[in-house]
Amino acid sequence: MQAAPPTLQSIAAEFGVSSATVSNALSGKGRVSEGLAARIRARAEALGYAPSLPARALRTGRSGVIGLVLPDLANPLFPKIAQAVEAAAAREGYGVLIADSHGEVGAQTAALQRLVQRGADGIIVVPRRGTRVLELDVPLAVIDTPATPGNTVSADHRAGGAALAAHLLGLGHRAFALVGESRESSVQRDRIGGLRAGLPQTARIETIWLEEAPETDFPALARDGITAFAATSDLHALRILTTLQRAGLAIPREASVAGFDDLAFAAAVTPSLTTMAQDSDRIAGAAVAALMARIDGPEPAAPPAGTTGGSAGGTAAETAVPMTLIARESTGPAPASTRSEPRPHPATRSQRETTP
Amino acid sequence: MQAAPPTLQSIAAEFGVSSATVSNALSGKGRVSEGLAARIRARAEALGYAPSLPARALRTGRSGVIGLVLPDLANPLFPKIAQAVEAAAAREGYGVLIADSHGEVGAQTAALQRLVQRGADGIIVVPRRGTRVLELDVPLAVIDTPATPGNTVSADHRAGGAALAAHLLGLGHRAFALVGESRESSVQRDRIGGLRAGLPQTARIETIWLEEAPETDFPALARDGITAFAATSDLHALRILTTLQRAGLAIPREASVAGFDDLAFAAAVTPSLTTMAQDSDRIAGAAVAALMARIDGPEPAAPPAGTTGGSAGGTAAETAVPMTLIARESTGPAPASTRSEPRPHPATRSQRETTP
DNA sequence: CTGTTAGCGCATTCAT
DNA sequence: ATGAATGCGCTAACAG
Repeated sequence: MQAAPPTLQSIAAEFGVSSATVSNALSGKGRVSEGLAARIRARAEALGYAPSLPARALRTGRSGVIGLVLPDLANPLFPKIAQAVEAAAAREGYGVLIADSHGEVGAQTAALQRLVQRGADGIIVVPRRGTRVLELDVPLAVIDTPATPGNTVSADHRAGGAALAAHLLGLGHRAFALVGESRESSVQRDRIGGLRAGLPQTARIETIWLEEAPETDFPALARDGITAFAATSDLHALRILTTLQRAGLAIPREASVAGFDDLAFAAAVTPSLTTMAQDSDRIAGAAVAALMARIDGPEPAAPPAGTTGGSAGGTAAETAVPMTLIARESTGPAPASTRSEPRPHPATRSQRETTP
Repeated sequence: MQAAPPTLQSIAAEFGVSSATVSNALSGKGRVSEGLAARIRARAEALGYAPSLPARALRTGRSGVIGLVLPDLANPLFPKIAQAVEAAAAREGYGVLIADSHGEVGAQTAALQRLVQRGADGIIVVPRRGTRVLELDVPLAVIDTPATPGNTVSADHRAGGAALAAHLLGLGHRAFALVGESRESSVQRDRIGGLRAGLPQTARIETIWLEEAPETDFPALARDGITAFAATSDLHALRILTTLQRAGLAIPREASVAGFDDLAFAAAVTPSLTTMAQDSDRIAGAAVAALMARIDGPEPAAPPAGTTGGSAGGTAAETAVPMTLIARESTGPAPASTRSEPRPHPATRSQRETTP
């Protein structure tokens, strides 16, 4: 039989005052005589009084909880986001309720509604591939890509792709395989798009969507002259890396491999994986900040006149957070001469002559 | 300006009755005339009425939320647990509030208290290495190892280790490196312990704790005659696998490598990683079930007389969930002859003769 | 200035 | 058998 936890009422009774007085004393809001206030605070402290958040929620209409909806909790990228969101939310005194949309739009909608019903003050959603989340009666922050309408904040996947391209280019590579999983994912499209944009017209570029070509023979590509492999996820980069390695290619001497997201294993493999990392902390921080602003602000539903839709919102938060290259061992200078030199690619040739 | 959501009161007003009547009609508890009840239900349905969970929480003292405390959200094992817990909880109509203890005991305690304050009806905690969680005024389920006092449910890490040992043994291996990160982790100790227990006295066994020997030279071990490497985590197994591979050893022809947990990348690498998987769904399900039982049950605080502490609890839930071997490509038959045959190990010799 | 009354939305008593 | 008070713990709007 555990003792009932102290409440404002129980403390008030001890002092022969009303619970409201105790509330005021503790919050410093309504004025209470300093002497009484001090004694009340001392007593509350001694009792280990902690306000009942559910009761406060009922009264104020604010639960102090935000929801986090993810497309797939099993996704290895999730930990970083979850951790960053949890930390940012905790810093603001908020709790985090998670929900898994299992990659389905229906489940995503259902999850959102469940969170709303639970009283979430705001929701952060990482939408399923290319899904647009419906408007809701609750502040929403969307983490997807800058290109997505309604996106609140996200990594600048496109610029990240371009930066990775530059890295590879600087290493002397001129023949690339760009590997993604699904075209449906706007994140992946942006990354591949950025990669392409960062590569010169003259470069040889093979784009591979694993969903469509799951049996791609990477060693064969390497033998065919591709020297740099860039995948939209470290998971695929790892697959490529180990596959090439097993086929007898030395990484990075004979081929370079790079991925995205700096997943947990990226630093653990040999050779360690070069990758473009997103600043999850900053993204989560911005998402939470945007939520806070929309929760506190009276939310002028109508965007300020004269703005053409788009990123018009209450608070103009930063939208695209730069990614940072983590250059490790899996990328290195392009092989001096393409060993077997098969089907010499014209573009590659001319490029090479201008780049000693 | 969004319309105020319907409440019991607002619906009651439409019918000129009291909110309690509507509550009864919808819940079917207190009796209401069937005709009225039906009309009320219809109206509620039409309005899309959803009870305010915060209000219900205040009234009933039950929030419909459970907490999930993890030692490190960034741990790659986390997604599986989180997903399984979320699914199991959702099935029971519960929400899941997450908290990261950052591997610190202080933070772990703080996280627990925050969750309690938020009104969590129960908490599932995966304790920090070897930490014992303090008793609390809220039902707790601990996922650690069967050996830990207070453990509610967990994978049978020891048996898992033994099973992995048997697998390797069956493949003809007689010289093993057992690789863990930290002795402080009871999970890791159990896995290593199970591994050792499953190996014959005659086998050669090197146990390596990476925390103490971070610079361990695995290829050197292989050259020294070790043919099987078993790590307590896929992350370390991956490190070993790629390191050996890079040093020119063919896996599994010249050495076998296995890990634990079937992390996301285990199937993606080449060769794919043999691993002992825990049944996260079952573990999470059991943890949630145990919580539900303790929440619903009046919780007889005193254990039934005549029981010597230990696993005595309200509901005797299943404690140790078997792990399952996922044999993939990274393990194979031991090399027929230890190539360099350095310092011929007597034990290994004699063993080998009895096992053609 | 100090402190109290009122009521958030619900479910559970209790009186008809 | 039906339905109307009551109060969970808190704070925002009031009265002393």
